[in-house]
Amino acid sequence: MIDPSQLRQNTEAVAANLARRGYHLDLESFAAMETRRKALQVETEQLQAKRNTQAKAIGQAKARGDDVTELLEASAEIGRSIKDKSQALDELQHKLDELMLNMPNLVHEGVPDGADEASNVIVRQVGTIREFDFQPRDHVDIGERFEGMNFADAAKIAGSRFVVLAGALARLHRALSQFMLDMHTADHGYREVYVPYMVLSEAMQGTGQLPKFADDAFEIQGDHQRFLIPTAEVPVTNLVAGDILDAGELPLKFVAHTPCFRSEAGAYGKDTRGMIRQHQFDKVELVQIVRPDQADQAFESLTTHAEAVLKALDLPYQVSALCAGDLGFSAHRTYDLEVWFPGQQAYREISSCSHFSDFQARRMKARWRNPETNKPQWVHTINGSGLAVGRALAAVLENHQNADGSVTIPDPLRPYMGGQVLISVDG
RNA sequence: GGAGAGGUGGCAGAGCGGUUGAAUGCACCGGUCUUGAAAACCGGCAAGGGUUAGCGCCCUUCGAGGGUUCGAAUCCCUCCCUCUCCGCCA
Repeated sequence: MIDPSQLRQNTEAVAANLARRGYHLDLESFAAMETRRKALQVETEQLQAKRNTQAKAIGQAKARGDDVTELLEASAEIGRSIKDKSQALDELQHKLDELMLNMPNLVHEGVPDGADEASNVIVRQVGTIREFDFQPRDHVDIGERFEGMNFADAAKIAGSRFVVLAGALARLHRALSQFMLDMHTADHGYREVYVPYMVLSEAMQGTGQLPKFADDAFEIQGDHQRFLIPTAEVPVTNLVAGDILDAGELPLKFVAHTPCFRSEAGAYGKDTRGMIRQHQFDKVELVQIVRPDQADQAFESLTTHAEAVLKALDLPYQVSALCAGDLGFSAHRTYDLEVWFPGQQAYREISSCSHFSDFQARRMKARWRNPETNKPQWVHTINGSGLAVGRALAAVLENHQNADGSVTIPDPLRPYMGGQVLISVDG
């Protein structure tokens, strides 16, 4: 949620900012609602004040033993007026809340202009794209030759967009997530957390997946409204929901390895081959809860933490700054990390690192106490994948494949593979 | 699943239906004292919203949502959560 008072006071500036990302704010209808809200609120509160003083007077009169029948009647009348007014106010407030909850975050000033991904700006490219002296296969071909990647079995038991991994590939998948967790906890100072894989709608609303994107998530049947997490961002960021944190506790840095579930509604026909776009995938997620004045720097450093994984695995990648029109709903600014897939001859997203400013904090009511003012202020939240495990597996297979069909296991993963150096058809 | 207890400010913990937004303690902030620190003492200190140039004034909030009442932290109903005991169990 963006700052409501900023929206009221600088409506035009806010509208102009949101227009950068393609969101149209109807200034006139907003102004009309606001004027009416203000009037209703003032009237309601005046009535409430009247009722309160009356009630107090009745109490005092009764204590003296005076007759209070007249006072009682007058109060009852006020009570009825309050009911009418506050009902009207509630309805209007509800509409305004809905508007606010469906309004995306403001765009950071450093974000490039543009309507869609075509305008994203490549910030840097790291690593060298390998020259193959043979025709590189894509990860599906490689995986199926090992009999370690099976989409047909997955479809049989779960439908399309799932995968079954087996043998060395299943282990490599596990090795990747273990390696990432160990790196982020040992080298980058994150605290590992294990979290629920399903969450209440409040949590989804806190990070911005609801109310707008209900179709993207899987909802659980049951007496509670729960959702399978589309990313660990939801449970992990919401760890601080409702809290007022001490300045000394910040920054909080969490890392979690979880499965993620996405319905991929509207993605029919996109990336139907392979492990790139699945209903279920594993991800190691980095989350930071920081002071506002440290957010920009934390965002940069979190991005480098995700990049460190790609470097360690010797995977060529590029960092792309998303343009205003390509930003996610909650994001203030975002870097995508895109890894090179030789099988596709293309860079594909493997991590998305975002700075949410106080947008999620407002929704979650997550604050910290600023020692300078001694007042609670909204925290800033930042997160990024470090990395998507399934895509990382695919990238390793494609980038480190050999002419004979085998795959060389990157050095840092070998300890997690029992020392194994090569995955080949023979085992 | 059965039985009981409870959810109050950053934390702990009081609170006869009527100056209780809430005692007290801790924490925190300011001050006195001290070479400095600690201790002691004095003072301040909930959040959100409205209104105001500002001082201030007003409204809402005591797990959530309903209800009773002129008036609810306090009474009633529903739900959620926590704790203890028993049962069951990965």
